[in-house]
Amino acid sequence: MGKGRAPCCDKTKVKRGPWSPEEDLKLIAFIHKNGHENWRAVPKQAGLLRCGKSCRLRWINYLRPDVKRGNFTIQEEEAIIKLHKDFGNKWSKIASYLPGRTDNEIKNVWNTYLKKRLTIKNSESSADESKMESSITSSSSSESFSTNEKRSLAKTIPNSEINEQPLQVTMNEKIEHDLEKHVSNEVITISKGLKDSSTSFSFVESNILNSSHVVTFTQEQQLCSPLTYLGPYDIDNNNINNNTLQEVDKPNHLIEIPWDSDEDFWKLIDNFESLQSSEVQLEGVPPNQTQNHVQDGENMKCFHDFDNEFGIVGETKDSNKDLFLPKNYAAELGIMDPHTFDLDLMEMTEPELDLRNFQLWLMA
DNA sequence: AAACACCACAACCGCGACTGC
DNA sequence: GGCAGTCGCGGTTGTGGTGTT
Repeated sequence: MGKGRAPCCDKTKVKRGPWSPEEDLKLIAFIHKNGHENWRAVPKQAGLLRCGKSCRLRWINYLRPDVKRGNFTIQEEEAIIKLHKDFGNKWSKIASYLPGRTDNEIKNVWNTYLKKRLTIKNSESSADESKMESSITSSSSSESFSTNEKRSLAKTIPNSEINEQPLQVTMNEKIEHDLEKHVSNEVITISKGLKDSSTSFSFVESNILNSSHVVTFTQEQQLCSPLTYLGPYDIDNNNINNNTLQEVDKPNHLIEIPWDSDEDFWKLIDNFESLQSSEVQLEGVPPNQTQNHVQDGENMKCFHDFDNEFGIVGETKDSNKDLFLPKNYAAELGIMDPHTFDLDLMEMTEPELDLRNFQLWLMA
């Protein structure tokens, strides 16, 4: 009696909640050096006051170099809908078809709006049917959603749907405006792809929208799109049409960066490690502002080195490169500096694309 | 401007699966 | 086969951000 499952760790002795940039760096540095054969041992050996599970989750969902960040593309969303239809809530399975996306991320996207999108679409379909039958012209189905829900739905309704059924959703002006912006963005994306159709990749989807449409990608888009991993693992378009997806020699890691692919990068990691070695400061609020400023300065230098290493295009306008760090991170440190920049606005040159993911933990 | 409501997403939790002894 | 340790998955929660009233 009283013999429940043993907890994975002593919860009174581990830090919980959001990860700090320092913790992230420690974890990255440790895994770089030692790998992660034993997650339970990782936090202890890395000097982290975290549960091994937490480390694993952080690594897999956020710090891994091959994790793709940013908004899901229409194609990804549609792929998720399609895959969910096939596999149900098998998020890891679905994630395996979307290189760079994690099961957690996909699950979140599904729960936040894809599910609603399907619901509204289904209710619209049934509403349309009943309209046809009884010509009742009361409220549209979208009115059962809150304003915020409408907002989020408007944000995510693909232009193909809008084009097909432009009058089905009653929206206020704001939503219409959002929608227009969204649509125009998509048009740009797609038309850009059409320019270079010789090397385009087609994603044909027929079941979800009840009509086929082809979206093409430029080479650059192919590099970025998780659906365009071109190798032994790909989505079989024929099978998509047949409502089945085939898994072909799925690799463990996609677009994986070899640990030793960039010595300079890892030197920086090591530098950070040594920089950290004299202090362990994990418990949230900085205890000593003076020391912190020194530490922040060093960290900033370190981050700046990272930025350079990652090849961000668009050098700081200020000669003081130590002030060159992501806006979000600056905000986190409480630094209001006019020379900080928003990584979202930075352009990456093609060769650096696969390093992009490393930047993102700086934005955590 | 403040309070409230809601969304998005990171992180946590518990359980089943897997593996080695 | 049984057990313990670990991993991985899916459901759920917590929280910061943002829009609305």
